[in-house]
Order: sequence, then structure tokens, then C-alpha cells
Amino acid sequence: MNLLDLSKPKQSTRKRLLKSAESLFAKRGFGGLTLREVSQQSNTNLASAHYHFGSKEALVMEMLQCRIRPINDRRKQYIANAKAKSEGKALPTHLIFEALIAPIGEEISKSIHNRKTLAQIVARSFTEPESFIQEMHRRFFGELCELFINELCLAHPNTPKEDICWNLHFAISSMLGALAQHRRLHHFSQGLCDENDTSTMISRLILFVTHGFEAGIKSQNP
Amino acid sequence: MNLLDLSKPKQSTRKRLLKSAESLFAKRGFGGLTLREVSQQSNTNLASAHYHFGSKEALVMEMLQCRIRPINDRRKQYIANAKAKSEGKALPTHLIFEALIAPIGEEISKSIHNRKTLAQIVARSFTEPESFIQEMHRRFFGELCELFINELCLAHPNTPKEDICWNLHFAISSMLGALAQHRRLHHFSQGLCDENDTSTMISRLILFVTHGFEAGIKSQNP
DNA sequence: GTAAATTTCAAACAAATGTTTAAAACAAGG
DNA sequence: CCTTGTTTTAAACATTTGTTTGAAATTTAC
Repeated sequence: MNLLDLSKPKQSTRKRLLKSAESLFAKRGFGGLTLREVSQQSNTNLASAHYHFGSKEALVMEMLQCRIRPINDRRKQYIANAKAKSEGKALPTHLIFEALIAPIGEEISKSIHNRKTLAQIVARSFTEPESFIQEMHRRFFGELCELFINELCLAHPNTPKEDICWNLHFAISSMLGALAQHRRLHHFSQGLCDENDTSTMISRLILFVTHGFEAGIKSQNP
Repeated sequence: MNLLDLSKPKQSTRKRLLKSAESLFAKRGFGGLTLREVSQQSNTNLASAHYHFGSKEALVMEMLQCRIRPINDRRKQYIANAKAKSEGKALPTHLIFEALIAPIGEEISKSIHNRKTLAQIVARSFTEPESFIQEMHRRFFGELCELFINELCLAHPNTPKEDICWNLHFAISSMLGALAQHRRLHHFSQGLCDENDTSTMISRLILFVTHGFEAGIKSQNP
């Protein structure tokens, strides 16, 4: 393969491997994902994953980065856009949380096949015990957190950072759990809540965390 | 072993096995827990787990039930106590969420060794992919959900059940994520938030979800 | 104290998994 | 066509895992 080929779109095998890794990781996590199942589901040979990625870890790592990076980029974009419009004034809380939550909703809506998959992947990136995943997560999420803490501090200048952090922590938890565990909602609402109505879920979620956050910081600093 | 022995407190080996299973499951999940590590950490033989429990699955199942049941019992107790005091009137929202959240905080405070362990176990019971865990979770959490949905509906008679369910879903997500992922908070707050101050965390959490919930249902039904 | 039951132990088994290897198939360029 | 570099394939390897086994050690009961 020469330089011209490299500029072409990625090979079909690579893509299929990533896609299979995606759905299997979402369902079973890193430990539950086996390369044999990946190769089977993607119609490739068992050795292909190693040829293209080098190891199971590298395959999953690549998949995770491909899925998470666009979400985080979009989050930054949301913040940047909001700041551009606000002309130097601090952002209202609900816009900050919209920037946190809406992008993942958009990505979910894009994927036609299985709407749960992406949400589960993101949530698993928080909970999987493997150290390489935790490390990646710290790298990816760390800088983003700083950005959001900053904006929230600007928006609430009289609130101690400690309160900001606690309640942001709660907000992030709500988001992850809510997105990843559709199934539970469907089950205990006896089908009443349409778990596939992503935009409803997102707007409800933003509302929930915004008010939870504001109540949380106000009670400490009335 | 005769009947008299059965009434004695459980054997030391059994307890040690359960304890090791506990900490390892919390750290690495079901797939990441190996019986060899369990036997090593508990100073028992590799075959002991099978002798006492029959299988890895049964060992973990037993451990999960031992830890989760007391929490759920206490939750029901909280609701019952609150109802006894309210003399037929509907419960205020914050008491309902206190009943959901406070018991897990109490159990966490009890365990001196490692406060993170229990929270992680509970959270993993929601996210682990193994079907036997999901099944147990449905059994254990299903009836509890009905109870809480009921109380919340009574407290908000003009709110559609759909709205109740959505926002309870968010509240549960906050609770689980917040409790299980101390580490993240510690990290991104740069040590500012004391993650071991369980009672602070619990009261903050109750505040957060109560106001998130009420804002969530009011916006739909003003 | 002895027989019976219970518990522990070391060793082996069978299945599954990530990884490697080397040959075959394929693609591209001259 | 032939050569060269790339990709795919089937088979084997090494390791890890839950599980089983049968004998030794320990405890219990009379």
C-alpha cells in the first residue's frame, strides 16, 4: 500500500472490526468481549485484529477514542459558541449543562442501528476496571472537567469550588446512568416511558441536573 | 455437621471467602474476579469456594445478596416510618428520596475497612453484563421501584406517571454514579472534596435529586 | 478413643482466550 | 509475466480460568 492508498477511506476490514468491537464492548465490556466473537461478527479472520491493531487492547482503545473524541469536541464547541454569544458575561447554568449533555444525545441520534450502543460505551468508559481504560478516561475527561468547572465557577462567583465540584459530580453521574441504563427505565415504568425518544430524554435530563445543581449550591450559599 | 452446628455463626472460611469476593468484585467486576485470587486473599484453598458455594457464580451471588438485602430492607423501613408519622398524608419528596439514599450511606459508614467497596458493589449490580446478575438485580430492585413510584405518585397526584418515572430514573442514576465513583470527584476537584465524608455526600445528594426531580415534574405540569 | 462426617488440600482436567507463525491469496507496478 | 508488498487464512501455542477428584487432615458424635 503506498501513500495514495493511505489517503483513501479506511479499509473495510478495519471498519468492520471496529464496528463489531463497538457493539460487543457495549454489551459485555472489555473482559466479556472476545476476539473470536469479534472476528465472527465482522466476517474476518481471528488474526485480523492483531494484524490491524496489534492487540485486543489496542483495538478497543481505538474504538473508544473514535467514539468519544467527537462528543468531547462538540462539547467544547457548544461552550465556545455560547461564550461567543454571551459577550463576556457568564453563561447561564442551563447552557453549561446543555453543552455537557446535548452532544452525546446528538451522537446517539445519529447512529441508526442501535441507539443504546454509544451510550453504553460512554458509560462503560467510566466503570470498566481495566487500567488502560481508566487511564484513557482520565486523559479524555480530565481536561473537559476543568473547562466545565471553570465555566460553572464563572457563572457562580460566590460559590466555593467545593460545592461546584460536588454538584457537577452528581450531574455527570445522572447523565451517564440515565443514558446507559435505558432498559431499567423501560422495565420499571412498564413501557410507559419511550426510551428511544432521545431528544425528550436529553431535554428532561438537562432540566433535572440544572435544577439539582442550582439547589445544591444555593443551599450552601444562600 | 449436625443441626446444632448449623445454628452457630457461619464458619470462618465461608466468611473470609465472601469478604474477599466482595473486595475483588468491587475492584474488578465479576469477570475480573478470579477464584485463585479469592483463595489467595482469604488464605483458603482454591477448591474451598466450590466446596462452600458450588461455583464462582454462586459465591458472588451470595455475596451480592448479603450486601444488598439489608439496604433494601432499610429503605422499606424508612418509607414505613415516614408513613407512620405522616398520618395518611402524602410524603414530602425529600423524605422519599431520603428513604432511597440514606440507607446506602448508613451501610457505607458501617464498613470501616474500605468505604468505597460497598458503593461499588451496588453500582456494579446495575452495570455488570452477566445475565445472572441482571436477573438478580431485576428481582431485588423491581419491587422496590414499585414502592417508590407509588409513593412519588401519591405525593404528586396531578403528575403523569411517565414524568415520575423519568425523573426517578435520573435520581437513581445520580445516586449510583455519585456513590460508586468517588475517585473521579477526588481527581477533578484536585482533592478539594473529601470523598470519605459520607454523610456530607448523602445529604448533598438528597438535596440534588429532590430538586432535580421536582423541577423535572413541574416543568411538564405547571 | 474410635468411627463417621466434615473440611482442607494439592494436583490434574477441560475449555476458552489472546497471541504468534508461516503459508497462501491478493494487489500493484514495472 | 514477474516481483514486491500487503492482507487474509488456518493452525498451533501458551496461559489462564472454573471445575473436579481423591486423599489427607480435622472436627464431631457417641
